[in-house]
Amino acid sequence: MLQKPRGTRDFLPDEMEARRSVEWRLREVGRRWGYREVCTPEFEDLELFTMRSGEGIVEEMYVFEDKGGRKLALRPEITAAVIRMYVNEAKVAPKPLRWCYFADCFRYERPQKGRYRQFWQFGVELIGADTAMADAEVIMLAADMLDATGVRYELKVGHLALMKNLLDGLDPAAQRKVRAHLDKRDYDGLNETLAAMGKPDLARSLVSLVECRTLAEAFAIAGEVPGRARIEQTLAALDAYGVKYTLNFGIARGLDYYTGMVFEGFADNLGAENQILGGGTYRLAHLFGGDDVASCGFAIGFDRVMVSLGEAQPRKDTIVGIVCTEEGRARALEVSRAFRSAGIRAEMDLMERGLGAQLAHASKSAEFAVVIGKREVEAGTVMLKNLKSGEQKPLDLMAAITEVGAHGPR
RNA sequence: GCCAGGGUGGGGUAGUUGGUUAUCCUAGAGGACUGUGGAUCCUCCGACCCGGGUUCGAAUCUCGGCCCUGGCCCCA
Repeated sequence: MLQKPRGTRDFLPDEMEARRSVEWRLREVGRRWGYREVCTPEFEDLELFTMRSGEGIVEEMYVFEDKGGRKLALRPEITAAVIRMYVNEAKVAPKPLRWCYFADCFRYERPQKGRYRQFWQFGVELIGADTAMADAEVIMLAADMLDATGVRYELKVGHLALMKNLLDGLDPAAQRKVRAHLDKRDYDGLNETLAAMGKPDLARSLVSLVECRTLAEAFAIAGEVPGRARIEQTLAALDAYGVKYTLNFGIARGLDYYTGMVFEGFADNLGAENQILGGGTYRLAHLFGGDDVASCGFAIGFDRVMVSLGEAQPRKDTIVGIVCTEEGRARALEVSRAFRSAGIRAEMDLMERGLGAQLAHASKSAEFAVVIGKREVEAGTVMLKNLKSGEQKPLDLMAAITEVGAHGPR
């Protein structure tokens, strides 16, 4: 039997309904903040992604050549494409731009819990605002969105300026190595590396910085940094809005293009792959031929959120089974149209079953049956049967629709 | 790329000192029951991941591959 490609998934209706429900909650939060949805191509020039993330990522991407010999890649993330789109289409739009997106991405990696080769991200990008309030808005929005999904999570907020200040004396390669140690909390490795570089004191400062949880301590360790006022304003805004977060100056986000504020969200109940959100302020537009505009954004790992939420009961529609005899079929079609026009899910028999079998089938999923046979056609009524209680009564069509409508979703 | 465990009808399973027609539950279809369902009974449908090897004979032993689950590495 043909199998689906490794790391991909099929979604049956129950799961799709659960996913769509969460997806729309995220969109709705975005809408309330003024973030409008955009969409970019599923594949792009390979160069778009290597420019952002380096040649190394080619190994982790689905790369292919089209019939014109163009080197293309399925998008491994969305931010680069959105900024490319901004440069191509919206450079002169009034700032700030508030955009969001929900899209699938592809990475050629070993699948594990919460990690798939096709996965979905819900993200936002705030383009053209370079202020403390812009930084704060994106973090507040991130918290609102995670709250809306219902996941239990921890939000960590940091800023790259402090660590950069401490690492100032090291060359870029050494900085990268040190950050890797810190990211993994590999303090033994850190001590070793820095001792070899002749800077054992630096290791102690870095560890205290990563471990400290207040701004005052952090500045005491890292010294004065130019953006101090902005950091303080940003955090004050978060506090005023009631965002629950912890400070963490160890967040490195593994990237060189982040410029200031960075933040990450972690689900409480996931295993090794528990990061469900990541973002920060960055500058990318100049790479794609635009102005050096400041941006800030984040992406939510939608699939991990769904794993974290677990098997939630999807809200089910009220279903009406339209049950009819041969003589009642024409009338049943009219009746089913009337129910559907009223927004109610109505299903008719397609199996040429008898009345009893139709009812048996309806009772497996539906709350109501509407029975239409010769008698109902002649009387101009419908027989509305409540399949849970077994009660039934003849009603005129409008009364039946009203009664079912009043029942509401299960 | 690495490590561990696993793969039997759509879902869940029994069966492995190699031996006839592969067990049971559930789901699905039909019937007992042609104007009223859920119970019960009966019938039907439907599986040994793929390939090589050992053997008279492989779901069972063996090798390779694929896939799944969790972890490592990586994580834009």
